[in-house]
Amino acid sequence: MTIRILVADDQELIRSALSALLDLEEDFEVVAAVGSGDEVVAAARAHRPDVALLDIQMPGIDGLAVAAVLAQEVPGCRSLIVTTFGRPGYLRRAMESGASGFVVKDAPPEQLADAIRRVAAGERVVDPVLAASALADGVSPLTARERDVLVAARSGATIPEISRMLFLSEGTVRNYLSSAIAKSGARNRTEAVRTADRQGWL
Amino acid sequence: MTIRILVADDQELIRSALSALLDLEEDFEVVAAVGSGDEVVAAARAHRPDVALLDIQMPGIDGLAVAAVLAQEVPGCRSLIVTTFGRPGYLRRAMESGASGFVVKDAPPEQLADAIRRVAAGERVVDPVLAASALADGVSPLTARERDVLVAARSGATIPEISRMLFLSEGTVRNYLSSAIAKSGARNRTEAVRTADRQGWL
DNA sequence: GGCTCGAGGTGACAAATGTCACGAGGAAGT
DNA sequence: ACTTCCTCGTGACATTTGTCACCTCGAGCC
Repeated sequence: MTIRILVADDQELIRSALSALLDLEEDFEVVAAVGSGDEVVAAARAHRPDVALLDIQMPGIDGLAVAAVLAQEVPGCRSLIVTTFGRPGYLRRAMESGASGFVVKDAPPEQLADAIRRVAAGERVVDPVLAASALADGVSPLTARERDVLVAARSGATIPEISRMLFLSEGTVRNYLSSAIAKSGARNRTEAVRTADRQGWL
Repeated sequence: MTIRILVADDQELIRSALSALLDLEEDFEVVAAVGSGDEVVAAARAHRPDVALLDIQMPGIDGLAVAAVLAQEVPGCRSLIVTTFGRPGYLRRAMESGASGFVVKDAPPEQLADAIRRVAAGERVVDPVLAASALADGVSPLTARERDVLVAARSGATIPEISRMLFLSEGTVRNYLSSAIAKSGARNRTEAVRTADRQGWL
């Protein structure tokens, strides 16, 4: 019995290449390939895939959010996150969003095929190394506001700009930034953004 | 007559997928696939490909540097840069390094196939949109030192740290940073790093 | 009711950052 | 020889950050 697959990735070349790779397997059939998060649900309804391969960074809705929607709306279709960055926070959020698996793009192709078959069979598949660090690092220590401020700071905005963006007083922004810096163990704004980003906290 | 291809990309899944995609074409044959810049030259010597697909971001030597070496050492093999980021500075450096073509990863697969055939035939292939912005934005306005300082600042280093890394006085670092900020039209360090990075100046 | 914690705020202060003016050399072009 | 440009430096200065103490208010918990 063949496994029906949907591929979602914003880079067309990668999307096509991934489809070509998967089509080499006898028991796989790529039934749809889309380039943005918004198209996934409609395509899943139309083509009824067993497994949806979702990239995280996509225009429109990101892969993690898509997984959540898919779990609700198209219960027959399980989600497998396939991403470049093996960030602990991503893995955690993926599993909380109702995804069934998580594979990084530098894994060997057999591992992807294996993950697809296991996800299709109802198993949950995660990279053991990643799972360990996700458990070790724990959840993001940042509060919602601290996160907001860091996200705003990521683009190089100054405190007055951030305060206008979030409708907060400048003092409050400074306080949130200060505690975010402390919590991420950084020594300034830039470093805090970097480490939080790497952990998948943003 | 078949075109012999070498694929270099650090992500194994992408490497394999790309190989699978290219092998679908009758006139293509993927003769080697490597995951780091250092392996490319040896593999090219061993397998004598007509075209080398090179990603820019790779462990070891990056794709742009590999193209330069390849042009010298393995003249029969032309380089085609295949990258995620269509940064004007990358395109410029690629062509100056002796690469024969430049394709972004969100191009359709036919465009890659077309580019490979034309590069193999001795043509030079560039994305016209990218070429336009590369010409419009011109070369990086940064001097070597300004660039160094921005690169060091990218990781969130403070001025004392940067000065130690580059063996410069703190005042000098501040001056370079200041002029780099001015030249990139930014309003602080973080913004300068962002825009310079996006232009491919770092 | 008391406790904790997050959201939001103020004010003060030290440290880091960004700007400017102004030097001295050295390489490279004309 | 002259000019231009980059490198590297100093010192002064205003602005921006980051830190801290301390405040209110509301939600949630025991």
